[in-house]
Amino acid sequence: MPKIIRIQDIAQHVGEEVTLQGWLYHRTDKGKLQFLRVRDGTGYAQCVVFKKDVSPEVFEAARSLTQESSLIVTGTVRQDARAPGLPGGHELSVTGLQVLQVAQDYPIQPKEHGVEFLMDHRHLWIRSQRQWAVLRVRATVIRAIRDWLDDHGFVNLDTPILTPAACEGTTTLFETDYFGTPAYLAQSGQLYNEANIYAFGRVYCFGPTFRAEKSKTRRHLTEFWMVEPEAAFCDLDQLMEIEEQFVSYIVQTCLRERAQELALLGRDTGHLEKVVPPFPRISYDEALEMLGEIREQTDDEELKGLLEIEWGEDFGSPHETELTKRFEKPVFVYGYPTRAKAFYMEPWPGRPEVSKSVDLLAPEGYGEIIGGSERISDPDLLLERLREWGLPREAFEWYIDLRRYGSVPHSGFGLGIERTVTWICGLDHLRETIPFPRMLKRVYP
RNA sequence: UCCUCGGUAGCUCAAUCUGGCAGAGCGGCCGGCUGUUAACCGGUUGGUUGCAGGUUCGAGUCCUGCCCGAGGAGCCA
Repeated sequence: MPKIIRIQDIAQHVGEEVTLQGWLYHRTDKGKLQFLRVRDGTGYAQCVVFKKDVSPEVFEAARSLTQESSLIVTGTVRQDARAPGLPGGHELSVTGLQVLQVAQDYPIQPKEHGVEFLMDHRHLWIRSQRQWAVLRVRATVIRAIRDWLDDHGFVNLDTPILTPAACEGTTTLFETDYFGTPAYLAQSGQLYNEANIYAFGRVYCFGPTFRAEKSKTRRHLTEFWMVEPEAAFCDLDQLMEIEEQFVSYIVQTCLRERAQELALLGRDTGHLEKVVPPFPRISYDEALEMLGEIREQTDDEELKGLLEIEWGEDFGSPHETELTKRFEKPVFVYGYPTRAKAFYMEPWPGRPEVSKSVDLLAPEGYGEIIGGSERISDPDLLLERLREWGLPREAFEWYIDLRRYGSVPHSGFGLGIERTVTWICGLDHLRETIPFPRMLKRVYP
Protein backbone atom coordinates (compact mmCIF):
# COMPACT_ATOMS: atom_id res chain seq x y z
CA MET A 1 0.00 0.00 0.00
CA PRO A 2 1.32 3.46 -0.88
CA LYS A 3 2.50 5.73 1.89
CA ILE A 4 -0.21 7.63 3.75
CA ILE A 5 0.61 11.34 3.70
CA ARG A 6 -0.95 14.53 5.00
CA ILE A 7 -2.11 17.14 2.51
CA GLN A 8 0.05 19.82 4.13
CA ASP A 9 3.10 17.79 3.03
CA ILE A 10 1.91 17.03 -0.50
CA ALA A 11 4.62 19.12 -2.20
CA GLN A 12 7.30 16.80 -0.78
CA HIS A 13 5.92 13.80 -2.71
CA VAL A 14 5.87 14.90 -6.35
CA GLY A 15 5.97 11.86 -8.63
CA GLU A 16 5.20 9.41 -5.82
CA GLU A 17 2.10 7.30 -5.48
CA VAL A 18 0.56 8.20 -2.10
CA THR A 19 -2.65 7.75 -0.13
CA LEU A 20 -4.82 10.46 1.42
CA GLN A 21 -7.39 9.80 4.14
CA GLY A 22 -10.14 12.35 4.42
CA TRP A 23 -13.47 13.71 3.31
CA LEU A 24 -14.90 15.02 0.07
CA TYR A 25 -15.24 18.79 0.25
CA HIS A 26 -16.48 19.38 -3.28
CA ARG A 27 -16.84 17.47 -6.55
CA THR A 28 -17.07 18.63 -10.16
CA ASP A 29 -18.15 16.08 -12.75
CA LYS A 30 -17.04 16.78 -16.32
CA GLY A 31 -18.23 13.51 -17.86
CA LYS A 32 -15.11 11.48 -18.49
CA LEU A 33 -13.20 13.57 -15.92
CA GLN A 34 -13.97 14.30 -12.29
CA PHE A 35 -12.38 16.73 -9.86
CA LEU A 36 -12.57 15.66 -6.24
CA ARG A 37 -11.64 18.24 -3.67
CA VAL A 38 -10.53 16.36 -0.59
CA ARG A 39 -9.70 17.68 2.87
CA ASP A 40 -7.89 15.74 5.57
CA GLY A 41 -7.71 18.25 8.42
CA THR A 42 -4.27 19.55 7.43
CA GLY A 43 -5.28 21.03 4.12
CA TYR A 44 -7.33 20.79 0.96
CA ALA A 45 -6.18 19.00 -2.21
CA GLN A 46 -7.67 18.39 -5.63
CA CYS A 47 -7.75 14.79 -6.85
CA VAL A 48 -8.36 14.22 -10.55
CA VAL A 49 -10.10 11.07 -11.79
CA PHE A 50 -9.73 10.33 -15.54
CA LYS A 51 -12.10 7.67 -16.80
CA LYS A 52 -9.41 6.12 -19.01
CA ASP A 53 -6.94 5.85 -16.11
CA VAL A 54 -9.06 3.93 -13.61
CA SER A 55 -11.29 0.88 -13.50
CA PRO A 56 -15.03 1.39 -14.19
CA GLU A 57 -15.65 0.51 -10.53
CA VAL A 58 -13.36 3.28 -9.26
CA PHE A 59 -14.87 5.81 -11.67
CA GLU A 60 -18.40 4.92 -10.55
CA ALA A 61 -17.29 5.04 -6.90
CA ALA A 62 -16.03 8.56 -7.50
CA ARG A 63 -19.35 9.48 -9.14
CA SER A 64 -21.20 8.26 -6.04
CA LEU A 65 -19.33 10.65 -3.73
CA THR A 66 -21.41 13.35 -2.09
CA GLN A 67 -20.19 16.29 -0.05
CA GLU A 68 -18.51 15.13 3.20
CA SER A 69 -18.36 11.47 2.19
CA SER A 70 -15.38 9.81 3.91
CA LEU A 71 -12.77 8.21 1.68
CA ILE A 72 -9.29 6.85 1.20
CA VAL A 73 -7.83 7.88 -2.14
CA THR A 74 -4.61 6.81 -3.82
CA GLY A 75 -2.82 8.48 -6.69
CA THR A 76 0.30 10.08 -8.06
CA VAL A 77 1.24 13.56 -6.88
CA ARG A 78 1.68 16.04 -9.71
CA GLN A 79 2.66 19.69 -9.66
CA ASP A 80 0.05 21.80 -11.46
CA ALA A 81 -0.44 25.53 -11.09
CA ARG A 82 -4.15 25.09 -11.87
CA ALA A 83 -4.73 22.93 -8.81
CA PRO A 84 -6.74 24.72 -6.12
CA GLY A 85 -6.45 23.93 -2.43
CA LEU A 86 -4.37 24.63 0.62
CA PRO A 87 -1.48 24.68 0.21
CA GLY A 88 -2.52 24.19 -3.47
CA GLY A 89 -0.43 23.94 -6.61
CA HIS A 90 -0.29 20.14 -6.40
CA GLU A 91 -2.90 17.52 -7.20
CA LEU A 92 -3.39 13.78 -7.15
CA SER A 93 -3.91 11.75 -10.32
CA VAL A 94 -6.21 9.13 -8.87
CA THR A 95 -5.43 5.44 -9.35
CA GLY A 96 -7.55 3.97 -6.56
CA LEU A 97 -10.46 4.96 -4.33
CA GLN A 98 -12.09 3.41 -1.30
CA VAL A 99 -15.36 4.96 -0.13
CA LEU A 100 -15.88 4.56 3.61
CA GLN A 101 -19.28 6.21 3.78
CA VAL A 102 -21.45 8.11 1.31
CA ALA A 103 -22.78 11.08 3.30
CA GLN A 104 -26.49 11.75 2.88
CA ASP A 105 -27.72 15.32 2.33
CA TYR A 106 -24.96 17.30 4.04
CA PRO A 107 -26.71 20.54 4.98
CA ILE A 108 -23.95 23.12 4.48
CA GLN A 109 -23.19 24.13 0.91
CA PRO A 110 -20.22 26.08 -0.41
CA LYS A 111 -22.34 29.24 -0.61
CA GLU A 112 -23.73 31.99 1.59
CA HIS A 113 -25.73 30.89 4.61
CA GLY A 114 -27.43 32.76 7.43
CA VAL A 115 -25.87 33.08 10.88
CA GLU A 116 -28.57 31.15 12.72
CA PHE A 117 -28.38 28.20 10.33
CA LEU A 118 -24.61 28.06 10.54
CA MET A 119 -24.58 28.33 14.33
CA ASP A 120 -27.17 25.55 14.60
CA HIS A 121 -24.78 23.45 12.51
CA ARG A 122 -21.59 24.61 14.20
CA HIS A 123 -20.48 20.99 14.65
CA LEU A 124 -20.36 20.74 10.82
CA TRP A 125 -19.54 24.36 10.04
CA ILE A 126 -16.06 24.00 11.58
CA ARG A 127 -15.21 21.75 8.59
CA SER A 128 -15.55 24.72 6.24
CA GLN A 129 -12.42 26.39 4.94
CA ARG A 130 -12.85 29.78 6.59
CA GLN A 131 -13.68 28.26 9.96
CA TRP A 132 -10.80 25.85 9.64
CA ALA A 133 -8.45 28.75 8.90
CA VAL A 134 -9.70 30.86 11.83
CA LEU A 135 -9.41 28.01 14.32
CA ARG A 136 -5.90 27.19 13.13
CA VAL A 137 -4.93 30.82 13.76
CA ARG A 138 -6.48 30.47 17.22
CA ALA A 139 -4.33 27.43 17.95
CA THR A 140 -1.25 29.34 16.84
CA VAL A 141 -2.17 32.35 19.00
CA ILE A 142 -2.50 30.04 22.01
CA ARG A 143 0.83 28.36 21.33
CA ALA A 144 2.55 31.72 20.81
CA ILE A 145 1.14 32.92 24.14
CA ARG A 146 2.48 29.88 25.99
CA ASP A 147 5.84 29.98 24.21
CA TRP A 148 6.46 33.64 24.97
CA LEU A 149 5.42 33.42 28.60
CA ASP A 150 7.32 30.16 29.20
CA ASP A 151 10.42 31.69 27.58
CA HIS A 152 10.22 34.84 29.73
CA GLY A 153 10.11 33.23 33.13
CA PHE A 154 6.37 33.03 33.65
CA VAL A 155 5.28 29.83 35.39
CA ASN A 156 1.96 28.39 34.29
CA LEU A 157 -0.19 27.88 37.39
CA ASP A 158 -3.87 27.61 36.68
CA THR A 159 -6.40 29.01 39.07
CA PRO A 160 -9.74 27.56 40.18
CA ILE A 161 -12.82 27.76 38.03
CA LEU A 162 -15.17 27.13 40.95
CA THR A 163 -14.78 30.08 43.30
CA PRO A 164 -16.42 31.09 46.56
CA ALA A 165 -17.26 34.69 45.72
CA ALA A 166 -17.14 37.46 43.21
CA CYS A 167 -13.55 38.16 42.29
CA GLU A 168 -13.96 41.83 41.58
CA GLY A 169 -17.44 42.24 42.95
CA THR A 170 -18.75 43.84 39.79
CA THR A 171 -19.95 41.58 36.99
CA THR A 172 -22.71 39.01 37.18
CA LEU A 173 -21.47 35.45 37.73
CA PHE A 174 -22.88 32.04 36.94
CA GLU A 175 -23.95 30.40 40.17
CA THR A 176 -23.62 26.66 40.75
CA ASP A 177 -24.65 24.43 43.63
CA TYR A 178 -21.50 23.34 45.43
CA PHE A 179 -22.75 20.60 47.76
CA GLY A 180 -25.45 22.80 49.14
CA THR A 181 -23.64 26.15 49.17
CA PRO A 182 -23.37 28.50 46.21
CA ALA A 183 -20.16 28.62 44.21
CA TYR A 184 -19.46 30.71 41.16
CA LEU A 185 -17.73 30.13 37.84
CA ALA A 186 -14.58 32.23 37.81
CA GLN A 187 -14.52 35.53 35.97
CA SER A 188 -10.78 35.93 36.52
CA GLY A 189 -7.85 34.11 38.09
CA GLN A 190 -6.07 37.31 38.98
CA LEU A 191 -6.45 37.27 42.76
CA TYR A 192 -5.05 33.75 42.91
CA ASN A 193 -2.27 34.79 40.54
CA GLU A 194 -1.33 37.45 43.06
CA ALA A 195 -0.86 34.73 45.67
CA ASN A 196 1.16 32.66 43.20
CA ILE A 197 3.69 35.41 42.36
CA TYR A 198 4.83 35.47 45.97
CA ALA A 199 5.86 31.83 45.49
CA PHE A 200 7.03 31.89 41.87
CA GLY A 201 7.79 35.51 40.91
CA ARG A 202 6.14 35.53 37.50
CA VAL A 203 3.10 33.39 36.78
CA TYR A 204 0.20 33.06 34.39
CA CYS A 205 -3.11 31.28 34.33
CA PHE A 206 -4.82 30.37 31.11
CA GLY A 207 -8.31 29.02 30.98
CA PRO A 208 -11.97 29.61 30.39
CA THR A 209 -13.65 32.57 32.04
CA PHE A 210 -17.36 33.06 32.64
CA ARG A 211 -19.51 36.17 32.63
CA ALA A 212 -23.26 35.99 33.09
CA GLU A 213 -23.72 39.45 31.61
CA LYS A 214 -26.58 39.72 29.15
CA SER A 215 -24.28 41.18 26.55
CA LYS A 216 -25.57 40.88 23.02
CA THR A 217 -22.85 42.18 20.77
CA ARG A 218 -20.22 40.96 18.36
CA ARG A 219 -17.47 41.27 20.99
CA HIS A 220 -18.96 39.21 23.86
CA LEU A 221 -19.21 35.56 24.83
CA THR A 222 -20.48 34.20 28.14
CA GLU A 223 -17.62 31.68 28.15
CA PHE A 224 -14.31 32.89 26.77
CA TRP A 225 -10.61 32.19 27.19
CA MET A 226 -8.27 34.56 28.89
CA VAL A 227 -4.57 34.44 29.67
CA GLU A 228 -3.58 36.37 32.78
CA PRO A 229 0.10 36.98 33.47
CA GLU A 230 1.09 38.50 36.81
CA ALA A 231 4.55 39.63 37.88
CA ALA A 232 6.18 40.60 41.17
CA PHE A 233 8.52 43.61 41.25
CA CYS A 234 6.74 45.09 38.26
CA ASP A 235 5.27 48.58 38.00
CA LEU A 236 2.89 49.99 35.40
CA ASP A 237 5.65 51.07 32.96
CA GLN A 238 7.31 47.67 33.12
CA LEU A 239 3.91 46.06 32.60
CA MET A 240 3.37 47.99 29.36
CA GLU A 241 6.78 46.87 28.10
CA ILE A 242 5.85 43.26 28.77
CA GLU A 243 2.49 43.68 27.04
CA GLU A 244 3.88 45.22 23.86
CA GLN A 245 6.58 42.56 23.54
CA PHE A 246 4.03 39.84 24.20
CA VAL A 247 1.37 41.04 21.77
CA SER A 248 3.93 41.76 19.04
CA TYR A 249 5.29 38.22 19.37
CA ILE A 250 1.79 36.73 19.04
CA VAL A 251 1.02 38.76 15.91
CA GLN A 252 4.39 38.17 14.26
CA THR A 253 4.15 34.42 14.94
CA CYS A 254 0.77 34.30 13.18
CA LEU A 255 2.16 36.25 10.21
CA ARG A 256 5.05 33.82 9.95
CA GLU A 257 3.23 30.53 10.52
CA ARG A 258 -0.33 31.20 9.34
CA ALA A 259 0.20 33.32 6.23
CA GLN A 260 -1.81 30.82 4.17
CA GLU A 261 -4.79 30.96 6.54
CA LEU A 262 -4.70 34.77 6.77
CA ALA A 263 -4.60 34.97 2.96
CA LEU A 264 -7.60 32.65 2.72
CA LEU A 265 -9.44 34.95 5.11
CA GLY A 266 -8.59 37.93 2.95
CA ARG A 267 -6.75 39.62 5.82
CA ASP A 268 -4.75 42.70 4.85
CA THR A 269 -1.56 41.73 6.69
CA GLY A 270 -0.01 45.15 6.12
CA HIS A 271 -1.78 46.33 9.26
CA LEU A 272 -0.39 43.43 11.27
CA GLU A 273 3.18 43.86 10.07
CA LYS A 274 3.27 47.25 11.85
CA VAL A 275 2.60 45.57 15.20
CA VAL A 276 6.09 45.85 16.72
CA PRO A 277 7.25 47.66 19.87
CA PRO A 278 6.95 50.34 21.03
CA PHE A 279 3.20 50.99 21.06
CA PRO A 280 1.88 54.53 21.52
CA ARG A 281 0.87 55.42 25.08
CA ILE A 282 -1.75 57.99 25.93
CA SER A 283 -3.30 58.88 29.24
CA TYR A 284 -7.02 58.72 29.95
CA ASP A 285 -6.98 62.52 30.11
CA GLU A 286 -5.37 62.77 26.66
CA ALA A 287 -7.83 60.22 25.28
CA LEU A 288 -10.69 62.31 26.62
CA GLU A 289 -9.29 65.34 24.80
CA MET A 290 -9.01 63.38 21.56
CA LEU A 291 -12.60 62.23 21.90
CA GLY A 292 -13.64 65.85 22.39
CA GLU A 293 -11.86 66.77 19.14
CA ILE A 294 -13.50 63.89 17.31
CA ARG A 295 -16.91 65.04 18.54
CA GLU A 296 -16.26 68.57 17.33
CA GLN A 297 -15.10 67.42 13.91
CA THR A 298 -17.93 65.03 13.10
CA ASP A 299 -21.25 65.97 11.53
CA ASP A 300 -22.73 62.65 12.56
CA GLU A 301 -25.23 63.55 15.30
CA GLU A 302 -25.64 59.93 16.36
CA LEU A 303 -21.88 59.52 16.80
CA LYS A 304 -21.75 62.80 18.73
CA GLY A 305 -24.27 61.37 21.17
CA LEU A 306 -22.51 58.04 21.51
CA LEU A 307 -19.18 59.75 22.22
CA GLU A 308 -20.56 61.92 25.00
CA ILE A 309 -18.47 61.27 28.12
CA GLU A 310 -17.60 63.00 31.37
CA TRP A 311 -14.32 62.70 33.25
CA GLY A 312 -14.64 59.74 35.58
CA GLU A 313 -16.62 57.48 33.26
CA ASP A 314 -15.13 54.42 31.61
CA PHE A 315 -15.02 54.26 27.82
CA GLY A 316 -17.72 52.40 25.95
CA SER A 317 -17.26 50.57 22.67
CA PRO A 318 -17.88 53.67 20.52
CA HIS A 319 -15.13 55.58 22.35
CA GLU A 320 -12.62 52.77 21.92
CA THR A 321 -13.52 52.30 18.27
CA GLU A 322 -13.03 55.99 17.44
CA LEU A 323 -9.79 56.26 19.42
CA THR A 324 -8.16 53.24 17.76
CA LYS A 325 -9.02 54.54 14.30
CA ARG A 326 -6.44 57.25 14.99
CA PHE A 327 -3.58 54.76 15.49
CA GLU A 328 -1.89 52.23 13.24
CA LYS A 329 -0.65 50.10 16.13
CA PRO A 330 -2.31 48.91 19.29
CA VAL A 331 -2.49 51.83 21.71
CA PHE A 332 -2.11 51.92 25.49
CA VAL A 333 -4.58 54.04 27.40
CA TYR A 334 -3.41 54.40 30.98
CA GLY A 335 -4.47 56.19 34.14
CA TYR A 336 -8.22 55.56 34.23
CA PRO A 337 -10.31 57.16 36.97
CA THR A 338 -10.18 55.10 40.15
CA ARG A 339 -13.94 54.84 40.50
CA ALA A 340 -14.34 53.44 36.97
CA LYS A 341 -12.06 50.47 37.68
CA ALA A 342 -11.68 47.59 40.15
CA PHE A 343 -10.95 48.02 43.86
CA TYR A 344 -7.43 46.55 43.82
CA MET A 345 -5.68 49.07 41.59
CA GLU A 346 -2.74 51.13 42.86
CA PRO A 347 -3.48 54.86 42.93
CA TRP A 348 -1.45 57.28 40.81
CA PRO A 349 1.21 59.01 42.95
CA GLY A 350 -0.22 62.38 43.99
CA ARG A 351 -3.51 61.79 42.16
CA PRO A 352 -5.66 59.38 44.18
CA GLU A 353 -8.60 59.88 41.81
CA VAL A 354 -6.52 58.17 39.08
CA SER A 355 -5.46 54.51 39.08
CA LYS A 356 -2.31 52.87 37.72
CA SER A 357 -4.40 50.98 35.18
CA VAL A 358 -3.83 50.40 31.49
CA ASP A 359 -5.94 48.98 28.68
CA LEU A 360 -4.51 47.95 25.33
CA LEU A 361 -6.79 48.78 22.42
CA ALA A 362 -6.33 46.97 19.11
CA PRO A 363 -6.30 49.11 15.96
CA GLU A 364 -8.80 49.19 13.06
CA GLY A 365 -11.64 49.69 15.52
CA TYR A 366 -11.23 46.35 17.27
CA GLY A 367 -10.95 47.87 20.73
CA GLU A 368 -9.94 46.45 24.08
CA ILE A 369 -7.97 43.21 24.03
CA ILE A 370 -6.09 43.69 27.32
CA GLY A 371 -7.00 45.16 30.67
CA GLY A 372 -4.31 45.43 33.32
CA SER A 373 -2.97 47.39 36.25
CA GLU A 374 -0.47 47.75 39.02
CA ARG A 375 -2.04 46.27 42.16
CA ILE A 376 -2.30 47.86 45.57
CA SER A 377 0.59 46.68 47.73
CA ASP A 378 -0.22 48.47 51.00
CA PRO A 379 -2.49 46.45 53.34
CA ASP A 380 -4.11 49.50 54.95
CA LEU A 381 -5.04 51.02 51.61
CA LEU A 382 -6.46 47.70 50.47
CA LEU A 383 -8.64 47.48 53.58
CA GLU A 384 -9.88 50.99 52.95
CA ARG A 385 -10.77 50.15 49.35
CA LEU A 386 -12.67 47.00 50.34
CA ARG A 387 -14.74 49.15 52.69
CA GLU A 388 -15.35 51.82 50.06
CA TRP A 389 -16.42 49.19 47.50
CA GLY A 390 -18.67 47.50 50.05
CA LEU A 391 -16.89 44.14 49.81
CA PRO A 392 -16.87 41.65 52.71
CA ARG A 393 -13.48 41.63 54.44
CA GLU A 394 -13.80 37.97 55.54
CA ALA A 395 -13.83 36.74 51.95
CA PHE A 396 -10.63 38.66 51.18
CA GLU A 397 -8.67 37.83 54.35
CA TRP A 398 -6.24 35.60 52.42
CA TYR A 399 -5.84 38.33 49.79
CA ILE A 400 -4.98 40.91 52.46
CA ASP A 401 -2.43 38.45 53.88
CA LEU A 402 -0.45 38.82 50.65
CA ARG A 403 0.17 42.47 51.64
CA ARG A 404 1.18 41.54 55.18
CA TYR A 405 4.00 39.12 54.39
CA GLY A 406 6.61 40.66 52.14
CA SER A 407 4.46 42.91 49.98
CA VAL A 408 6.08 44.17 46.76
CA PRO A 409 4.95 46.30 43.82
CA HIS A 410 3.32 43.98 41.31
CA SER A 411 1.25 44.14 38.17
CA GLY A 412 -0.64 41.96 35.78
CA PHE A 413 -3.07 41.89 32.90
CA GLY A 414 -5.62 39.73 31.15
CA LEU A 415 -5.69 39.18 27.38
CA GLY A 416 -8.89 37.95 25.75
CA ILE A 417 -8.11 35.16 23.28
CA GLU A 418 -11.21 35.48 21.12
CA ARG A 419 -10.90 39.25 20.74
CA THR A 420 -7.26 38.87 19.82
CA VAL A 421 -8.01 36.20 17.21
CA THR A 422 -10.88 38.30 15.84
CA TRP A 423 -8.51 41.20 15.34
CA ILE A 424 -5.67 39.15 13.83
CA CYS A 425 -8.07 37.41 11.43
CA GLY A 426 -9.90 40.65 10.60
CA LEU A 427 -13.32 39.21 11.43
CA ASP A 428 -16.40 41.22 12.29
CA HIS A 429 -17.67 38.82 14.99
CA LEU A 430 -15.80 36.87 17.65
CA ARG A 431 -18.18 33.90 17.61
CA GLU A 432 -16.13 32.27 14.83
CA THR A 433 -12.92 32.28 16.86
CA ILE A 434 -13.90 29.52 19.31
CA PRO A 435 -15.05 26.04 18.22
CA PHE A 436 -18.33 26.10 20.13
CA PRO A 437 -19.27 29.61 21.25
CA ARG A 438 -21.42 30.22 24.30
CA MET A 439 -23.51 33.33 23.94
CA LEU A 440 -26.59 34.90 25.45
CA LYS A 441 -28.87 32.97 23.05
CA ARG A 442 -26.65 30.00 22.30
CA VAL A 443 -25.69 26.88 24.26
CA TYR A 444 -26.27 24.41 21.39
CA PRO A 445 -24.48 22.50 19.97
C1' U B 1 -33.23 45.52 30.18
C1' C B 2 -33.70 49.20 26.03
C1' C B 3 -33.53 50.62 20.56
C1' U B 4 -33.55 48.90 15.36
C1' C B 5 -34.14 45.07 11.68
C1' G B 6 -35.79 40.28 10.37
C1' G B 7 -38.60 35.02 10.18
C1' U B 8 -41.57 32.32 2.79
C1' A B 9 -38.84 25.07 -0.20
C1' G B 10 -33.05 21.51 2.93
C1' C B 11 -30.14 26.54 1.92
C1' U B 12 -30.02 31.93 -0.08
C1' C B 13 -33.83 34.98 -1.41
C1' A B 14 -38.29 37.23 -4.46
C1' A B 15 -43.60 38.00 -4.07
C1' U B 16 -45.47 42.16 1.34
C1' C B 17 -45.65 48.86 0.05
C1' U B 18 -50.85 48.67 -3.54
C1' G B 19 -54.79 41.59 -0.52
C1' G B 20 -56.26 37.93 -6.13
C1' C B 21 -53.19 30.50 -8.84
C1' A B 22 -46.62 30.02 -3.82
C1' G B 23 -41.79 31.81 -7.41
C1' A B 24 -36.26 31.73 -8.71
C1' G B 25 -31.27 30.18 -7.91
C1' C B 26 -28.49 26.62 -5.18
C1' G B 27 -28.79 21.54 -3.19
C1' G B 28 -30.98 16.45 -4.19
C1' C B 29 -32.33 13.02 -8.35
C1' C B 30 -31.83 11.70 -14.06
C1' G B 31 -29.00 12.79 -18.56
C1' G B 32 -24.72 15.47 -21.26
C1' C B 33 -19.65 17.42 -21.26
C1' U B 34 -11.36 15.81 -20.59
C1' G B 35 -9.29 21.34 -16.64
C1' U B 36 -13.37 22.42 -13.14
C1' U B 37 -12.25 26.61 -9.13
C1' A B 38 -19.51 28.07 -5.26
C1' A B 39 -18.32 24.86 -13.28
C1' C B 40 -21.79 24.81 -17.24
C1' C B 41 -26.26 22.86 -20.29
C1' G B 42 -31.22 20.12 -20.39
C1' G B 43 -34.92 17.71 -17.39
C1' U B 44 -36.95 16.72 -12.52
C1' U B 45 -38.01 16.98 -7.19
C1' G B 46 -39.22 20.16 -3.43
C1' G B 47 -44.05 24.46 0.85
C1' U B 48 -47.68 23.91 8.38
C1' U B 49 -45.19 31.39 4.34
C1' G B 50 -42.39 31.33 12.92
C1' C B 51 -47.17 30.46 16.30
C1' A B 52 -52.28 31.86 17.79
C1' G B 53 -56.39 34.76 16.86
C1' G B 54 -58.97 38.64 13.95
C1' U B 55 -60.68 41.64 9.37
C1' U B 56 -62.18 40.08 4.28
C1' C B 57 -65.76 36.80 -0.93
C1' G B 58 -60.40 35.96 -0.63
C1' A B 59 -54.44 36.91 3.74
C1' G B 60 -47.46 35.20 2.70
C1' U B 61 -49.41 40.36 2.22
C1' C B 62 -53.75 44.16 6.60
C1' C B 63 -54.74 44.24 12.39
C1' U B 64 -53.70 42.24 17.65
C1' G B 65 -50.86 39.19 20.86
C1' C B 66 -46.87 35.86 21.42
C1' C B 67 -42.27 33.06 20.06
C1' C B 68 -37.46 32.96 17.83
C1' G B 69 -33.10 35.23 15.64
C1' A B 70 -29.69 39.24 14.25
C1' G B 71 -27.24 44.21 14.87
C1' G B 72 -26.43 48.10 18.41
C1' A B 73 -26.44 50.34 23.66
C1' G B 74 -25.11 49.27 28.73
C1' C B 75 -21.28 45.82 31.04
C1' C B 76 -16.64 43.98 29.88
C1' A B 77 -11.78 40.69 27.68
